[in-house]
Amino acid sequence: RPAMVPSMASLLDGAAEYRPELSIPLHHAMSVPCEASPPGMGMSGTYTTLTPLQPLPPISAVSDKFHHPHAHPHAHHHHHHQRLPGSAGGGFALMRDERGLAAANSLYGPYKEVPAVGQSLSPLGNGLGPLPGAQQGLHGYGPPGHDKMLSPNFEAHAAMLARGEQPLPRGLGTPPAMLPPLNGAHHSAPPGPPPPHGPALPAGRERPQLPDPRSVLRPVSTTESGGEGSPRVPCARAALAQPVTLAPTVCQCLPLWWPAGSVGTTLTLSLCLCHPLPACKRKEQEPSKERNNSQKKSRLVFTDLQRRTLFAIFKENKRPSKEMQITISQQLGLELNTVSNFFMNARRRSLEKWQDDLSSGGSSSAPSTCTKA
DNA sequence: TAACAGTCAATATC
DNA sequence: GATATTGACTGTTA
Repeated sequence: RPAMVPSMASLLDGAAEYRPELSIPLHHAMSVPCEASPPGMGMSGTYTTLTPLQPLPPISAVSDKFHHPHAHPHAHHHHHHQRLPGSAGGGFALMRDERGLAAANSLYGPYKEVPAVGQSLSPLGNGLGPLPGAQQGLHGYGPPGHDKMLSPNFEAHAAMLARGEQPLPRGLGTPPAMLPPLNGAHHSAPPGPPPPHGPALPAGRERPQLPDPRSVLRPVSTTESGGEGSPRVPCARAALAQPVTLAPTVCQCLPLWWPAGSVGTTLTLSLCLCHPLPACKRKEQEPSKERNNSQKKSRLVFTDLQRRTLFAIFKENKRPSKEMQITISQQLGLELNTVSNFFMNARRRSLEKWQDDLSSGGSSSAPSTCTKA
């Protein structure tokens, strides 16, 4: 799918842009700090080797991996609808936390506040600098605040992507923290019908010969001990000084099973075989109160990976098909409604930003990536 | 049924 | 504590 290449590259950069200091050109194997500090471990970091972009197995293969208990006997087999399978036993864990960035680089972020993205950024190398001392790794969430200034608006993203710029990583004042498994996003997601095993690949869509994902996607055990047959790589500990070969990223998977006709999407989803953490900052629900008063609902907070992924996809396709949304939801461990809501809100809010900007005499041209429906 | 606008409210930020 | 952000809900429309 040649036509996809450019957008893929863009997405790669684009996704990375959401967390400049995490920019990871997947075109080349390289190392990036991977912080994942299990509780009690204090600060730590790992340098994780990213694998170059490469074709991935068909979704069916991936799904199988996720869905088949046999693949990971020790994995809890979740039947939760739209959950990224393997949540317990074979889940992926994100390399770092990017919560701050999430907020910062929100699609809906201040349109005008487009501080020179690179101004206070340091080269990727810096990213490898002093390990985030920051204690934040512990909970997998970076320090609040600072990233805000990085917040490029949606159009800025597009512009940057168009230029093929690679956002420069900022200094590691902000400690990266391991992100939770994608599939653990919802703490309280209601069980749903059995998840579809991904959209059927349209006939005629050829797939390259691909390596067995299972040979690359090493499952992450939720337990410290790790399941047998699960060569988990402890990100925060032993791997501290030991490069870890990353599993293919989700982005690498996408193009292969992406529904035909959809815009190819490659995302900079750096998956790290780390310890899973709670997926999101969903507040612990207090059963006592919760049960009584017509449930105080807690709002889901996307993990940065989820957010970046969604944004990256959104950049390419404002209106993903149902099938694609389902696929996205499965891959991100989100509910279909959540994905749907995201795109709905994104469309609306990106447009609002645009309109606001125009009405306020904004000089920026209409965002190329934001098309009025 | 999907998309949308309006809105609420949890959460984050300052 | 005020404000901003943002995920999700509701009602309407095509």
